[in-house]
Amino acid sequence: MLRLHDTATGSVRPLALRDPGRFSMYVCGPTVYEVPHLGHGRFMLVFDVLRRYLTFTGLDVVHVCNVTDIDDHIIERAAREGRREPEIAAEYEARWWEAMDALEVLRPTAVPHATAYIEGMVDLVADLAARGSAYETDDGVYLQVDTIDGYGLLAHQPLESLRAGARVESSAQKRSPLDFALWKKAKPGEPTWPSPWGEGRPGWHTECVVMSLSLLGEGFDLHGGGQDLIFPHHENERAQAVAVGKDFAHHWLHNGWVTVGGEKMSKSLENFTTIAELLERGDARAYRLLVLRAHYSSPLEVTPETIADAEKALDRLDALARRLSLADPMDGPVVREHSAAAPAGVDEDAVSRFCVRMDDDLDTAAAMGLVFELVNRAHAAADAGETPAAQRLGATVALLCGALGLRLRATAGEVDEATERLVSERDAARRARDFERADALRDELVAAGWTVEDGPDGTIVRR
RNA sequence: GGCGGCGUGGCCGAGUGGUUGAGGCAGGGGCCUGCAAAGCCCUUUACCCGGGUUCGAUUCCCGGCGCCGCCUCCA
Repeated sequence: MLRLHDTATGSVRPLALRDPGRFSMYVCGPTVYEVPHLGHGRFMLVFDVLRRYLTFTGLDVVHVCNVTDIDDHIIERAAREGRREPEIAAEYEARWWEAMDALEVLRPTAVPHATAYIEGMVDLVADLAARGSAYETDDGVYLQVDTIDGYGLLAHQPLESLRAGARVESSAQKRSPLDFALWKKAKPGEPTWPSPWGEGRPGWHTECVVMSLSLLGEGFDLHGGGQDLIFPHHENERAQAVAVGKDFAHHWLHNGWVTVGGEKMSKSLENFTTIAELLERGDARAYRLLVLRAHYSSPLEVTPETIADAEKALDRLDALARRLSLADPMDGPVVREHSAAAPAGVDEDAVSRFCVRMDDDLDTAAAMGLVFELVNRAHAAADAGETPAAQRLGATVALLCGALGLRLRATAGEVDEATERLVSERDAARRARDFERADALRDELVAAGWTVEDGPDGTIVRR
């Protein structure tokens, strides 16, 4: 069974499933007003890997990831560009999924949008007010955090310390700087929805409470996101659930930052690289591999150097796939139970060692270490002429890469006719032992950007 | 100020109370190859500092130093 760090308890503990065989998780998704950067890519990859791994172990995974399609940033951008908010949201959501598709992040099983749940949010806020946990001011409705049992649980700080450190200016009518907006009363020109407190829109922290409980029900298994969501976002979500007496997430999981020069990559620091920029330069799989080679909770330094490093490592996997003609593990569903039926069979011992590592708080870095160990053994077996053993190890590599969402490329890619001709010409020259001619042809191919490999079955070119 | 994280070889990055501390990249030597490429074999380099606990600590505890983060929108 998978053991995972739980932010609520600060310890690694077994992931307990509410429903046997079924895993439910809610991951806080994007506010769609800007293109996604590598930090977003990381958290989506981390939870994608969690999902894939649990699927691999035979669980049914329900993965909800919301889209915040109304908030201050969207309104601001719409105003600046003289456009309507839904148009902004739709545009950036499209670009979000485009990037995630390119990273081969599986589409979540449900993608609720905040604006589709306004009524539920109004009901929740009314409920909170009726219970005396919320109060109305001139500009909105606020949750009074000192009415919440255990406020500060996720932040691991008592209410007093949080209050002492609060940097936010307390508005005149807020009873505490930590009280947060559940409902914001309409300002001129903003999109609004009706409510008992007049026209307005919901505060950010409310949507996830309503959407997670609506789609997953009480006591769902896991709630996740980046570490910067721990406080105040997740703390405030939890506060609302506690106030209305709902059993909320049973496990909280947060991933570490992408860093640049040791600093957090973020929109506000403007030190971000977009996913689109990454994809222009290189293989999307290299980023997944880079993410996999670090523990999800650690900061991850992303630079052209670390990406190039990952691309080299990827070459090593692809080289094995080419040598053994491994099937791309991403072509079909990758479920452990099916593995025994794989044509060449797999090394069950390696698979269980892999699972031990993954079950230990999703230690993908150690798991990848094992995969590369298998790559080495597969090559060594092939060198020794032990074909069945090599195939078996290769099939295991493919299976495990598939469990992590890492595609293998056994083919060299499209080779055009002119190149094809040069290759066969060179083969002919080599057969005739005309090496001068063969080398000249290779130079020509290399100049065109090809890598030339003379194998036992003839020459392969690849880019 | 409060709270939390991190500090491992040239780089990235796991892990562990103990004879031989993953893995990738990079470097060196060799094998294979017509020469390469790919691959294989061998190999160089590390646990921030100071105490403590221990037969023994990189791993546990305490104290430093350094870096980063959260406490405000933020994955």
